[in-house]
Amino acid sequence: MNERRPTIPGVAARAGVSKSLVSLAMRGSPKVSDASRAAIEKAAAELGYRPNATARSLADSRSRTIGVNMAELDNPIFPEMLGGAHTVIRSRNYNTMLVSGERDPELETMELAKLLEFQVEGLILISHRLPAETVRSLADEVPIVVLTLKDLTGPGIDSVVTDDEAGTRMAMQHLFDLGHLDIAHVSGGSLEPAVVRERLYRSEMQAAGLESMTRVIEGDLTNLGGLEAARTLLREGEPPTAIFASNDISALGVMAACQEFGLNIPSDISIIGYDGIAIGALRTLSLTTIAQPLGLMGQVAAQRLFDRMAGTQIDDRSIVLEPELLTRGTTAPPRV
Amino acid sequence: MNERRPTIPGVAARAGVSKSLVSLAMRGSPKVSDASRAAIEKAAAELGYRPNATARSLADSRSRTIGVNMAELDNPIFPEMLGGAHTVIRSRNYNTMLVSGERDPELETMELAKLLEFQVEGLILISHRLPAETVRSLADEVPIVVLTLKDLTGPGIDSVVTDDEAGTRMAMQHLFDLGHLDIAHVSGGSLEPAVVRERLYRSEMQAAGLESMTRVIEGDLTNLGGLEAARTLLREGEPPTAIFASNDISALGVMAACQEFGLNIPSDISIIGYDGIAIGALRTLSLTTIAQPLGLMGQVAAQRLFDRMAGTQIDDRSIVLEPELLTRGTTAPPRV
DNA sequence: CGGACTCCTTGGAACGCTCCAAAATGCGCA
DNA sequence: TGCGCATTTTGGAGCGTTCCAAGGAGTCCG
Repeated sequence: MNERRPTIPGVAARAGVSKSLVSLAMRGSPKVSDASRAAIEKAAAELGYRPNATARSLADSRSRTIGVNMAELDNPIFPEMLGGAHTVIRSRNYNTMLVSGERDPELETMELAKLLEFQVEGLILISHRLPAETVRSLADEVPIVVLTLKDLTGPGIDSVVTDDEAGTRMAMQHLFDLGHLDIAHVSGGSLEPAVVRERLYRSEMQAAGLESMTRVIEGDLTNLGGLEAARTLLREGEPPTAIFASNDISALGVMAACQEFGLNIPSDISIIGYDGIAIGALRTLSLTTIAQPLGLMGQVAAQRLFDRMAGTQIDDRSIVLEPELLTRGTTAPPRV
Repeated sequence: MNERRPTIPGVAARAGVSKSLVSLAMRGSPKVSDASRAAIEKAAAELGYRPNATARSLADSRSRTIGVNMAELDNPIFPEMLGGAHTVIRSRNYNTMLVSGERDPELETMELAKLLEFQVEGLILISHRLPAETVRSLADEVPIVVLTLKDLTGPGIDSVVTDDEAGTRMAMQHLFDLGHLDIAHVSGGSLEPAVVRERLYRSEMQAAGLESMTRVIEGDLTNLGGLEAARTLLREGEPPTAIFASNDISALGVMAACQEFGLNIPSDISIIGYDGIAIGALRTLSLTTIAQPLGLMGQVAAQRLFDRMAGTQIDDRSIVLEPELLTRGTTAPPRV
């Protein structure tokens, strides 16, 4: 297709200057005379010169690239966080190299290794499950920021999370405020964020003196998982007046199950999710939820990473953002 | 943080062989004796050697990287296609470099340029709008596959699309089969796929002798656009018995508007979308739609790109996949 | 008119790897 | 023992940049 691409020596020859000067000019150094600069720009344009970022990376050992790992595509929180991170990365004139381990820890490890081979200057990991040992072992080669997992710590690892305890309390408080007592929880199994939410659901119920009404049905943070869990729950007999689902995507499954059982939302049953995914706002769904500032989390993660890379010796830190209650259409006072 | 990373000469010294041999061994060449290989692997492991992909790219002028441009995050079709492409790219042992122009053609052009500087070996463009001139001018530096835009052609540019004409016919036929006559269309403005769909809506109406009932309200392929368009339509007076929306995400807006106006879906009004986004399948929404095989499109695009890169001189081609009607819960016969 | 500056410009050495032609080694067999 | 051949191994050049120490060309001033 294409011959050999023009290079700096080529431009230099054409402009009648040295390669060093062309290099300087290309980087916009102020110490190139106007005359030379003009000649160089002209020559470059005529040749269709395009700098070779690979060679540059090698020469100055800076790849200007951030590696991002994004786990699963079936929960929109991940792309939303990616979007936030991506924006910041771009604005710093860095590039984003994207990998995905597709839930397989071994594959994940390999993919992360590939990122390091590409000399990424930092790593942002967006996932609910990660091979902890791998991550820790990479951390002394390159700074790492982990999103949503507070427990994955280690030297050189920062994390950005939201305050799940506070968020869960807000969810429960919202339901209590509406007058709900019989509140069930569709959990998310053993994944970190889900565990916290379940624990707080339990303690809030207890604190409200509702220990006896505590009901947890295990889900898995997926839509189908939520659907199945809610079906199980509703088959059992008397439905609760409200369900707190561990995340939005499963809350949508819960909604579907309720509809299947002829329950009207929110007049027969209230549902509250967690995450604040964009589609929850669709008027058709109008899901009440505890919103995490997903895009912002991505941004903060990227910013933190650049701070690290800037070199100032900083402590490992877990940055905690505040969740927010979005009262929409799926919650209401219980039927009296 | 880290000292200087170990390099091939380092490993060579430690293993007591030449750097060339280490290079061979690292690439698994068969012509390295077992003894040497063992020594080298041992030395590499002890040093924690990690190959430098940047240097390798420069040396053999193959970046093993595909550039992907993804426009917007607010329509899930894009991430879904990305997922498909990504899978194939990874399975070929290539990497994915992701950029986004955020709807700004100028920015987009710059981002694409950056990809080329990184010596990507191919480009996959996922967007409904692209700076056509830029794309064409890049096409002689690197093979390009464009997703969803058939009109963006040029030497070196392939495209992967679905047969929108057939798809639209299927949508209309489905509504006709159910007995609908009064069918309105929420269009998608001037973006390419939308234009085709609108044109076929019109011609199908005409072919069915329903020219007089043809009603097009302009949307913009967004959720809000669909919502507004449907509101306008419903304010006008007698609602149609069915609405064909130019894409799913706007169809969801249309659904919301219908609910606002107290119309029951599908008993009062049927709604059909286009795209087949994953969330449309959520039981809560259950949107009838014409599905494009989104993930597959991404895969096919990537495969096509690799075919191109393999060098065999191939003609530019527009690969057309078939859409499929997914009959779900938002369409039913009109009220009599 | 010479030196001290400032401003531009330059060649050569790196960056860490692959590629290549050629050298070393080992082996079988006459 | 020596030759030819296959198998391993090797040093050097090159990929396209950047970095650096040092070299020219003006310019200003005493």
